[in-house]
Amino acid sequence: MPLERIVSTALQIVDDEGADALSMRTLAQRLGSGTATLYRHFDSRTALVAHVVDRMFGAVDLNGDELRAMGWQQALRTVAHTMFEALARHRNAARLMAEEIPLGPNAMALREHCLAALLGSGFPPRLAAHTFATLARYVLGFAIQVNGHGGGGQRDDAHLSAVFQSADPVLFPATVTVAGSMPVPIEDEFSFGLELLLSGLAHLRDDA
Amino acid sequence: MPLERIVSTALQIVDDEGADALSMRTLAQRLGSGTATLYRHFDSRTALVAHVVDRMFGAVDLNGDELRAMGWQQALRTVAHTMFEALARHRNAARLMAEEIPLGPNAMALREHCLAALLGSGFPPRLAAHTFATLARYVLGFAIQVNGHGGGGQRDDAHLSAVFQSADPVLFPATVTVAGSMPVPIEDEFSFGLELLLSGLAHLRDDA
DNA sequence: ACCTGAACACCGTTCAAGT
DNA sequence: ACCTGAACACCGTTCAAGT
Repeated sequence: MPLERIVSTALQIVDDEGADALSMRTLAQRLGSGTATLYRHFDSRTALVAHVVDRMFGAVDLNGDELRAMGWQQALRTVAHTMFEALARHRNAARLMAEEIPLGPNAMALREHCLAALLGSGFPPRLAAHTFATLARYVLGFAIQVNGHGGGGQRDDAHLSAVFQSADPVLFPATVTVAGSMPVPIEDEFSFGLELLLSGLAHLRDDA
Repeated sequence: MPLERIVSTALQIVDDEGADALSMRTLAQRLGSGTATLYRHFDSRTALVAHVVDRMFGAVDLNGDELRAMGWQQALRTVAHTMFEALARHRNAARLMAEEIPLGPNAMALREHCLAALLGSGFPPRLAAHTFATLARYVLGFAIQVNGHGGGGQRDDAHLSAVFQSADPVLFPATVTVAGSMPVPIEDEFSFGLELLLSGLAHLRDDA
């Protein structure tokens, strides 16, 4: 039983049926095996999940040299958007990352490429570390909160907008005023904040 | 059995023993009752969790008038830090928010005060909505990823730093270079990104 | 050596039966 | 009306027993 087959089957279950549907029993059954067999490949469910998470990062294949060539600002933009897309493509799986800082081989490679681009553009190590940490957590924080359509998650945006629109105008005048613009589509929200971060970084470097 | 007692007991369990320790059985037992009784007050575990989440937002008591008086930049800084502290105080509970946009009364009040301050400073409704959405998700994204010390979560920072320091210098030269600055303490990371966002917003308004 | 059925100690949720 | 024990259909994990 190849380890790779276990991991990709697990990711498929999460994609198709939601994060909660991934149980050791379901997975074993889909593989035509028993739960105990899985424990011969992974110490625990947590270890299995870590592999599934890193598999998602595998879809992010950024060329280190190209990244260095495009300048730090465009490099960060590219990394952020590519990461976000990779994680959003597996919306159900994203929340599996909530617990641990990803340390799998693919996550390590991504971090390396990004840090190299920053150092190459003259960022001091400390600033590079802060910048990557903030960017990564920004992307992960967004991806985690993207609600899958699978399990009984959040009501859809139309319903949510109605909730804000129908709030008591005496208690919530400002909320009602902006209700037409809420909720902000997650992609817009993501890009808006990302550009703010990049603009802030640019001015920070101009001042230095 | 007052509903308030159920919610505060539930939050206490999460604080003390981690999010996973909150089961309907454990909660019922702690209350000297049965699980079926809980279902007479809440439709499901999810509904209970929503109340626990809003209870955390209850600790964020910001005066709307004071907020409006301090200008949008300081107002956003205050809201973000106060929210972050309230959520970090219940690190184990923060991840309970991952699924849904908080809509409880305390969360609604917080949103209203913040939006009112932005509109009062001349933000157009759309920009106000985008700004609040981005800020809120930024804070929640951070708070969710703060790893509790309870359940068997991430290794501590010292161990994590050692992992980066001992990475292969041929494969990961940039990572090893900045290893001394990683991992970035979460509070520093939070403030760093928050100031970038505020700086970006300030320049966006200067241009307009 | 590698695999697995069956068990252990848990879950969320429901419902008939009690007061 | 309000509460609850016991059950149902699940979990993650382990281990003695099979091949």
